[in-house]
Amino acid sequence: MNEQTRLSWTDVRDEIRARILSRAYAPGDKLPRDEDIAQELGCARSTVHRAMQDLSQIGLVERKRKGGTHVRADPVTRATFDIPITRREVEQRGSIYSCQLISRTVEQTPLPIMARFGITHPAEMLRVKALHLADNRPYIFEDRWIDVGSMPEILDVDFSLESANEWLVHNKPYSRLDVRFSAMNAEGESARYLDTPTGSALFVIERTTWIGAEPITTVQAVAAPGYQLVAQN
Amino acid sequence: MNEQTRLSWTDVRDEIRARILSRAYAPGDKLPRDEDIAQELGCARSTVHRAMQDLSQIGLVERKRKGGTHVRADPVTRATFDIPITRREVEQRGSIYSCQLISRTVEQTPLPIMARFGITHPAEMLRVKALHLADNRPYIFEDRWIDVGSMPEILDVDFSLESANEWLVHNKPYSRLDVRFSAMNAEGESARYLDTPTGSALFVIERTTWIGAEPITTVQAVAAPGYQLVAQN
DNA sequence: AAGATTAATATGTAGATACATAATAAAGTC
DNA sequence: GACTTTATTATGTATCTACATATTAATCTT
Repeated sequence: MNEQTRLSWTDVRDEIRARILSRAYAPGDKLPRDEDIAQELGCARSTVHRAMQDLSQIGLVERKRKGGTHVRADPVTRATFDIPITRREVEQRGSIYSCQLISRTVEQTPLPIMARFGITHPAEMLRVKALHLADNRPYIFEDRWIDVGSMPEILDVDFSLESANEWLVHNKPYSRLDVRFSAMNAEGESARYLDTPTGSALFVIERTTWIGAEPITTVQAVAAPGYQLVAQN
Repeated sequence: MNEQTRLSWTDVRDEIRARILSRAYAPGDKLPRDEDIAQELGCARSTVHRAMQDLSQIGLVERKRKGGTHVRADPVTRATFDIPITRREVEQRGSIYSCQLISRTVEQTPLPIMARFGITHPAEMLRVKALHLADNRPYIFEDRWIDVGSMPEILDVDFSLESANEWLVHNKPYSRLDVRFSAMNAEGESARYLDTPTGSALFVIERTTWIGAEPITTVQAVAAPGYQLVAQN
């Protein structure tokens, strides 16, 4: 192992991060100029700059032109979650995936759905309810609304072959995304399809996508009891 | 607005992203070499490289030396969540923050807590239960374990002045973090302190931190009914 | 002194060059 | 043909240069 190699920007990032963590640079402190850090560590300014960009994205420091770099005063815990296609999620747990189409209707969007999309006038949308299973046990129940105006093809898709989840991911990209997590008590459909007593606490993922300002789809995915979402890193 | 300016790496990133979204580059496809893209767009390879690094971090593409760049075949929804100090979270909602210390004991870690930390032998840790309030209404109930071995100072801190949450964030950094979300039914303490009927569905945030391999703290934060976590972006 | 103008400064960016590294393909060996 | 060795190639990285841009500090006006 040759220690005498040059510093990469990730090395610099880790060094600065270590200093922040050890309070060598405390919250609120102003860091030296990129150039001075570069000189101290024996690398180029661009290397320090790249490191700082990363630290800034992570949320550890804040940078301002001329103002310099500061350690964020009130650190936030920033966690990243990957929400894969349900099929993949199930398969990665080593289970066998299957999916049941429950219903498929064309309905006028009610107010709560309009609110999710941020639209002011109701629209005719395709509503698809489906149950994802892992090893034939209920895993996630999803209630989805799909805008048909922008993709009439959707009406011809056979969701018993490919779930709406998958079809959309593979065929319809989005440019804007809203994700939110919450908890709700099992009741009615969710209890019935997830095969759990009314009142069980269920984890809910709500996802809405647009292309530009145009609605694509919104889903409420309710997971069976015991579901846990773990952050990356 | 001068259109004749040079392309920045964010421009390139957005252009490539747009192509992926529009299926010009479809999932699984191999993208042209950085250099070819650079030539096509009229910029330097380093600019394309920087753009690609970002797309790779976002999870849209995968890169391999010599292998080239591919659009991720099974796109994941990647969402980033900021979990601020509870005080800040409450204040940003425009509410008045307060905090009640419920209990403070030194206990031997039970198995589930050892599992969270990944330690094999029990340790004496400080256990602090507290209730965060927004406008004097229960907001989050937290049950926290703090390793005293690595920070004996903690025993002298008056948690009625500053919550353990805040003290740790300001005084004890971490190098490794585990965050997970789930749902649970209110029962016993959580129901009592959050002033909600037994059985209500509650959103749970579990956070564990280490410095290197050394445990720092683990918290189970249970939010009052209606709590919702919204992704950044 | 208040306001407007100008200079100074730290970060942001693009580009060129040179080399490092990993993965693949091609060529050579037995 | 199976294995090893050797090119080839696309991304990864560092550095230098030159300039852009935002913001603060200094200076000049009235």
